[in-house]
Amino acid sequence: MRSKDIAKLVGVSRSTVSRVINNYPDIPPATREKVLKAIEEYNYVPNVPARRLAGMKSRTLGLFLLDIIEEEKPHHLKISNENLVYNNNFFAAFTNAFIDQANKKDYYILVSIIYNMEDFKKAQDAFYGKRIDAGVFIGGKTQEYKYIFNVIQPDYIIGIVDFEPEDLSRQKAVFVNMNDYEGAFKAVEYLITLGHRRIGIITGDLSKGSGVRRLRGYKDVLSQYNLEPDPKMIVCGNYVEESGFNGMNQLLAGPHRPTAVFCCNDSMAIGAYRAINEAGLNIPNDISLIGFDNTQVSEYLSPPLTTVHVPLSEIAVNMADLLIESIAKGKQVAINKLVDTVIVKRASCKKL
Amino acid sequence: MRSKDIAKLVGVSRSTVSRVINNYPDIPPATREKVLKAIEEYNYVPNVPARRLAGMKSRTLGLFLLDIIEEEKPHHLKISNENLVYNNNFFAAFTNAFIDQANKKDYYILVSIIYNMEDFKKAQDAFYGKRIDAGVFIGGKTQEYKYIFNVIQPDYIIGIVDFEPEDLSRQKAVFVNMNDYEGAFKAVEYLITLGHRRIGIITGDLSKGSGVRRLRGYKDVLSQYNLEPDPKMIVCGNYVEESGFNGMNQLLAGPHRPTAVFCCNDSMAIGAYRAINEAGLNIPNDISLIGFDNTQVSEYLSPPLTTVHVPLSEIAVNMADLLIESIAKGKQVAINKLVDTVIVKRASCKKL
DNA sequence: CTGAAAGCGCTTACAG
DNA sequence: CTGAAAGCGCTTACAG
Repeated sequence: MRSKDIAKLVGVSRSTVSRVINNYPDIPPATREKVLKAIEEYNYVPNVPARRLAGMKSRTLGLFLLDIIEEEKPHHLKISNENLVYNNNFFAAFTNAFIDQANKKDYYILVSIIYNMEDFKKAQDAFYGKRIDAGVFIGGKTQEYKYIFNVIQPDYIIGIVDFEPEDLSRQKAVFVNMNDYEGAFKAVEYLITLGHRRIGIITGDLSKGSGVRRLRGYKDVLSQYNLEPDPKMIVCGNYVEESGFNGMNQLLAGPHRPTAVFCCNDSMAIGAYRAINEAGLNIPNDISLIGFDNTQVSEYLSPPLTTVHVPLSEIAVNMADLLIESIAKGKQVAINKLVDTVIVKRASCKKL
Repeated sequence: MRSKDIAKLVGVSRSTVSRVINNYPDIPPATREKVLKAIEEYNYVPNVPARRLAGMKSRTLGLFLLDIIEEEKPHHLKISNENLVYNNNFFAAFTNAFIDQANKKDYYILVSIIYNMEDFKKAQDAFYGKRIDAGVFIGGKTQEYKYIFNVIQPDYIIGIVDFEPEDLSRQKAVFVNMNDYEGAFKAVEYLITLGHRRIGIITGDLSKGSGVRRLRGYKDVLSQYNLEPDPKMIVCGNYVEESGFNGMNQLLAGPHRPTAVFCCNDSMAIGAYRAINEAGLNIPNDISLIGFDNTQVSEYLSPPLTTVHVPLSEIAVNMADLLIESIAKGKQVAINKLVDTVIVKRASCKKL
């Protein structure tokens, strides 16, 4: 079924059929209805590639999930597929809301996972091959994000989550970030409010913007409350459970262990739980713990984890809207939007 | 940059450029290389819609996630986006592996979420508008799946997860199912092996194929071991946490409570944990529990949940391969493929 | 081995 | 208000 067939059926030209489909004014209601009826009856759907070729947009947004592990082989070469990026609730919440919001505005979503620098070719092909009208990148490290500007020409519309542009006039894109700094600040401030003075941190991946900003929040709140920083209280993690386990063991090993620890994400907090349990200590009686992300699991830990909720769906909705706005305007909207976090108080923190 | 530009640059015709791109034989290596070099140098990517229009495939697979709630408003009208289908690890693991496998074979993925019967229009549009070469549906109830055959003409290639066709010669599609029956059978058999005789079940959604098959496995193993079935031991759930909570309360309320319960998925097991804790009982000392799905959370419950692992990535890989095979052959492969489960033993079951 | 040309199914100035 | 026609960027018989 082509527009030509509908035209013949109704007794008008393809031009008229096209005008009805595209809501041109000045079509007499009677004609419009006849055409619409035939379209309905025969389940006619215009050929999208043909429309695209004739100059229309494809109404598709790209979603590129970065899951680049430098030191190792790409994830998908591992034996098990079960622990990939997608199992990470962090992505799932964003992905879901992004698809949803785009669908509402009549856009489709093309998803790809980028496992290594070479895979950026997939994103480039999607843009350059005119599969998508715009695309968003999420999950990358600062260096990886910078690379995007080399791979994707500035005449394509892009969005990035978790990257703070140095110069919005040069790095043009829709940037939507969660307010990591404020979230970390509030998290540690909460521990201080509970009476904690010796507060440790297991940092996130410091090659990601969020890792750096959360650490900065931690440092700043301590200095604001005149608590002297102790380098022994700062251990480096990388957002992975194992690094939380190791980090907590390191914090527990010292002669003067912290009474509370800020884990820069929930996965590391899970590792920290394990370390604390294995050391025969109790949460929150011996040590209080606060996480970041409010992943699904955090609520089911025992005790349930106090954590910083990241409104990923809000980030996703903003991102979809701003990308679609860019497409409508025909030019990249350049903006750096910040979304606030909120603390979810559960049982893993104790008042001293 | 169009093929015409590359042609001019190299000094050949567009036909030749096209032949190089499409790996035609009989191109002299020198010509091939010159063309390839220009393509590389100018980052030329052929216009996908134009290729599609000229008769090639779009190399895109549709992924339709069904999340239809009959009684209520569609999920996305709720205030919070956080608990949608995508947060469900069940989907996430499939989705990830499916994207991954398709990407490996040089296919892109178009995802949409279907919240109500009207949303099937999104899937229809994707097929009829030639956005995709094939598409898979997951997460639906038996009735919803049947509707697909009305909405999508049989000349399009489709796949369905969790639907047992009545007649493969009439309902042509790639069906990949986990072996729910065998999984349930093994789960309950394991409880019997541990010495349990009075075994309850909180069923899944019985409007889904998996719900029916898991219940059947439960019944059959009991009869095979000559344990008389007790209708009081069978309570209906719907795969949602709350129904596990209610179901367990119902099982605990009776005069003669079960020593073990088979929860037909992990979400309901979580609800059951809560009911048991609130009743002041202990898992596994007072009651043993086994789940189904092996979701990420199951491992972090206390005690960690014994459950049936569903190899979703294997299902996804099979589905992607069979869909792509269908596309290559130019006709729907009709097959009903079963994937086996495996029990993951953790601390929630006790030997009597 | 290779170019000129038709054709894929649309949209949209253009002319009336 | 509406039709004929050009053009979007490819691929692929066709002819040589």
